[in-house]
Amino acid sequence: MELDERKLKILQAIIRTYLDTGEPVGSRTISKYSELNLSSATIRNEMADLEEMGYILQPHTSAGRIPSDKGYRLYVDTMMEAKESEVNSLKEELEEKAGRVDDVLKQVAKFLAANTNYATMVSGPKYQSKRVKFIQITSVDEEHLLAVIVLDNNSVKNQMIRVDEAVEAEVLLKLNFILNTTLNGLDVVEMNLALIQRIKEQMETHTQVIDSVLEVIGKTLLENDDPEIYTSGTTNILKYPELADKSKAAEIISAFEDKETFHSWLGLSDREMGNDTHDIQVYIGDENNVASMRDCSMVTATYQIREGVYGKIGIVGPKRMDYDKVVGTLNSLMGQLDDIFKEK
Amino acid sequence: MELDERKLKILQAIIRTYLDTGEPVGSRTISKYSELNLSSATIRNEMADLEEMGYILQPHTSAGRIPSDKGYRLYVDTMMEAKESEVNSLKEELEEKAGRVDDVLKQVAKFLAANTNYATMVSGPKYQSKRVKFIQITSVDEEHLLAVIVLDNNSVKNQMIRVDEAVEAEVLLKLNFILNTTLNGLDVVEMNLALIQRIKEQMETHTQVIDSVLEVIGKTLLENDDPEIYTSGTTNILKYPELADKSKAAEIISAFEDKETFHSWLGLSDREMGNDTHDIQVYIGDENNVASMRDCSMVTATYQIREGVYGKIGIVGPKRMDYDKVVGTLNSLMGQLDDIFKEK
DNA sequence: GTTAGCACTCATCAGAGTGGAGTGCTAATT
DNA sequence: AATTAGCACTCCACTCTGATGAGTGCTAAC
Repeated sequence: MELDERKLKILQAIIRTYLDTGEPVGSRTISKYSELNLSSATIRNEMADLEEMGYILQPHTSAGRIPSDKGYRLYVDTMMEAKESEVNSLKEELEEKAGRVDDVLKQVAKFLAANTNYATMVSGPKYQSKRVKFIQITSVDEEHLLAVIVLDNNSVKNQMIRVDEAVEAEVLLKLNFILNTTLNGLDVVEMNLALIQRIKEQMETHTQVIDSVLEVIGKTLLENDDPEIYTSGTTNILKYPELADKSKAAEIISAFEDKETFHSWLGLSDREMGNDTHDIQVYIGDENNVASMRDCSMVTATYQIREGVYGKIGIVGPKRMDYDKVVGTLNSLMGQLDDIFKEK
Repeated sequence: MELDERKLKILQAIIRTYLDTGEPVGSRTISKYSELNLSSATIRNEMADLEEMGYILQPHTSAGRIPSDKGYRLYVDTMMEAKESEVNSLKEELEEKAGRVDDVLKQVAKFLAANTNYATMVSGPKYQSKRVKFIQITSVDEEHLLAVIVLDNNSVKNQMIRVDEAVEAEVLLKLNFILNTTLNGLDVVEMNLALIQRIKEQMETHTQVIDSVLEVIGKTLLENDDPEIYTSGTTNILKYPELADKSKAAEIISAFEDKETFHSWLGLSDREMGNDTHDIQVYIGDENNVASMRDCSMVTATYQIREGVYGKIGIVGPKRMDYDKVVGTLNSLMGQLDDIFKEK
């Protein structure tokens, strides 16, 4: 059986109507759908075909049809018309409070949730490499040294080090010099025993201090810095009857609360990144690789703060989410985010 | 009318039973309650009195009674017997991953949620004063200075500063000396124009750099550092039918998501702190000053990391939460937390 | 003061009946 | 050959009903 133009039109009509109403749509409804002047009986025959082909389902005999995942997929791939929705207000809102990047992202999550009525998730930017650019050890008071480490992405880490007795200024000076010349440009895995031995030899004395210092450097570099994840509007899930079932809703909302769920998912996209578009993707039902979202759809987009520093935005809703609007909103938003980050 | 011993016993029996079952308890149930050998008719009379006094309510005629807020309050104040519950497993769990303080707190939130089946919230420690202990400006590369500021609570802040041209080492040396001598021990409000003018005069040149540096220092000190708030188990709310109503549940869960709700509430406790106990408090229904929690009870405790550095733990559940267990668990937990923080 | 007994109230549940939306099939129409 | 009208049928959703049972308040007896 072939998916001719008429079938496509009918399928589209079914999906559009279902997205609107959330209720199974019957043949008569479609028959009245202006464009195609067909009787309900004809539609019924076509619907039977569409069902056989797997694009639509019947919740039970004598009910209307609803789109299947396959149907949604076809819709998203070929029939969607992204609505150019306006997100002007966002920019204004942001300009005011535009503090640090994470403030912006928090706002974005909130804004999207409020505007779409779905649950949203925004990951903080993910930096890739972790090479040391600059290290400095300073004496803060008699008992504390402060280690400051700047990485090549200009992110800064610091850590207090407790010492038993004050360390003299010239020792620190020497230590700093050695650390910087030896470790500069290195990744944590490149800091091997040989290097460490060399540092110790050069310093001759104060091995205890050096030990703590090196330990701190290692720890700091290894420190997991999974990007922060900001969520908003998770309770919007409860607005959609097909998800509001207690156990389902709990599962989904928990996934948002326990943000680690998203880390695995964020990791995946590392390799597929690259094309310069904002890379908007739609995952329908089982296409989500997070099990608890099997009854949802998720639309994601990738934003870029600068070369090599990117993050993700995700919108989660029922399968019958308004894809056109969501994709439109994201599209428009991404443009604005680009502007905002360019200014910084 | 007086609240004699028998009435108290009956009230206690009603509340205990209701906490257990969650269903209105009738006179016959209480009559069978071993200790007091009274017929249901007698109980009924007493119940009528208790209702008149406002300790219990009838959801509708011909239903059993449920405790009123006033009843719960009486129970919590005078009849509760904190169960010494074991939270040994926590300590073990923590020892392993005992990384930074915030990791510990995150774990605590999770642990409590899992163990109590209520929603939990743990605020990060709140530092009180914000005096500068140490400032250092360093040159990272040609275009970037790095400002590191250590506060008197040993927390460290840092911020990159972009400059147009490299700043020479001796200038930085001088700047650091001046900044430290001038600003040391000061609060942000004490850094007035006169001081700033003095710094500028001493430096003579490089006013532009100084301007940015001072701006950064000011911003950094003012930066809101409302403590982080970790939540867990918010979806537990859905387990309690009296809260699982969609709009109620959404309100409560949103409050947890939008953590700012708790900030106002955390602030309040500033003044009432001080007694050396762990200060466990129970807020029932309308006693919560967060409106969205009017149908919940919340049990809070205060932990202390060290002198003057404390945070809060909150457990939110239905009014018929198991106060005995929750208070017991918190009590035991607080002891363990003390140990853990002492080690650090 | 306590209790047994009784009439009464009200929520909950199961079953029956109804209406409506929608289908699939067949026969008639174009 | 494709389309349509018509009809019997299915199934959900809703309402109404009566039965059940838990629980009460009151009265009169103990």
